[in-house]
Amino acid sequence: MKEPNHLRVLRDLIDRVSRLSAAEDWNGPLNPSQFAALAYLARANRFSRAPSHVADYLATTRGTASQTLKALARKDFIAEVKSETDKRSIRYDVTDTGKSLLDAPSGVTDALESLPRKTTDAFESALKDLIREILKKRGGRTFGMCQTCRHHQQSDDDLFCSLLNVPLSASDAVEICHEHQAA
Amino acid sequence: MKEPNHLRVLRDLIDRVSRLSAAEDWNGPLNPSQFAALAYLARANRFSRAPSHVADYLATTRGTASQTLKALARKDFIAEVKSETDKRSIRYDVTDTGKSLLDAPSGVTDALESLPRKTTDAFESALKDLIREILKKRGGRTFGMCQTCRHHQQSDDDLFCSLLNVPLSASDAVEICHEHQAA
DNA sequence: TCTTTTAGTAGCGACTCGAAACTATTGCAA
DNA sequence: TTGCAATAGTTTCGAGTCGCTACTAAAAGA
Repeated sequence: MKEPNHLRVLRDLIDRVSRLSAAEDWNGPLNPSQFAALAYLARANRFSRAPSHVADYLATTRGTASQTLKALARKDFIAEVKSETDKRSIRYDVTDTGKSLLDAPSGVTDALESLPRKTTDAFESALKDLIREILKKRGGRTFGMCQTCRHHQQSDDDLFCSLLNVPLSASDAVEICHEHQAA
Repeated sequence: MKEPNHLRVLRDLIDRVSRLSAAEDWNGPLNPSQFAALAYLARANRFSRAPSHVADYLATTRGTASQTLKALARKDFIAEVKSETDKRSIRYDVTDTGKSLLDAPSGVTDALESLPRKTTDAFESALKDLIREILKKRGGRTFGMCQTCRHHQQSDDDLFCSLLNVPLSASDAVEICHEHQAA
C-alpha cells in the first residue's frame, strides 16, 4: 500500500480549481474551450498556429479544434491566413479585438493576484513540472520557447531555427513553438 | 499597466493541466464529471453527500449534479440512502466497486508520483490557497474537515459538532464537511 | 392553516467533444 | 511520372454535459 492519498487529494484539487474556474463568468462571449484556444494562439509563434497545433496543445482532436477555431474566426477574434507554401495548411492570427479579450481580468487571475508572489512562483514551477511529466508519459510535444530549444541558434544579433531553417525575430523566440525540443 | 503576464501564464497552465488530465484515459467507465463526483463522495462525511452538496462542491447546478449521481447509481458505484429525518433529502454512499475505481492510478497521479515530495507539497498548498481565494470572492462554502472547523468540539475522546448537534466519529472528523467554517 | 422555502428531479435546448468519413494537397517511391 | 500513402483541415453524427425552467414533495415559518 503506497499511500496514494496525498496524490489523490492533489488530483482532486486540480480538478476542482478548473471547475471553479469554468464556473466563473466566462470572458465575455467565449466559453472555456474557445478562451483556451485564443490564449494559446496569442502565445504561439507563427509556425505554431494551425488547427492541428491547437489540437495538440489542448489535448483534443483536430476536428474539435477546427470547430472551436471556426467559431472564434466567425466572431472576428482570430483571422484565417492561408499558407502559400503548403496549400493544405492554415494559420490563425489573433486580432486586436481578440487580444483585448485576453486582457480582461478573470476570476482566476483576480484570485491569483491576492496570493503572495512566492506562492504563485512555486505554483507555476510545480505546474510546469507536472505538465512535463504528463507529456513525457504520453509522448506529447513540449511546446516551449525557442530560447530553450535545441534547434535554436544565435550568432551576433541574429536568431535562427536550425530545424525549420528560417531566421527568427526577437518576438518569435519568446513565443511558444510547436517544434520545441528541450536542449 | 500591472504586468498581468505572469498571472495569465499561470491561468493558462492550470487550464492546460486540467485538459491534459481530462484527455487521459478515463478511469474505466467514468467520464471526468462522474469521476469528480465519485471522488468527492468518497471524501465527504455523512452530512455532506447529498446532490446539492455535490453541486455546491463542483460548482454546478443541482439539476446537473442529480443527473451525474443518477448515472453513477445506475452503474452501482454509489448507493442511494434516503434520509429518515428529512424525507426530501437523499445521501449517496460510495460502494466497494466505486472505491476500487478511485484506487486505480490515473495519468495525473502517475505523473505526480515522479515529482519530489517538496514540489507536490508546495503544489498542494498553492492550490488550496487559490481555491480559498476563489471561494472567498464568490462566497462559496469552504468544504474543510471538522478538525479545522469552528463548530468542532473535543472533550476527552469525544468529538462533537456544535452546529449539527451530533457526536462525531473519528472518521467523520477527517472527512470533508459541507458545513465547514474556518475557526 | 397558509405561505414560503428547500431538496430533488425531469425535460428542453445549446453546446462540447470524439470518432469516422471525406476532400484536397503533398510526399514518396517504384 | 505515375500512383499510393500520408497529412491538413473540415464535416457530420451521436453521446454526453450543462444550465435553465418547471415541477413535486416535504419542511419551516408566520
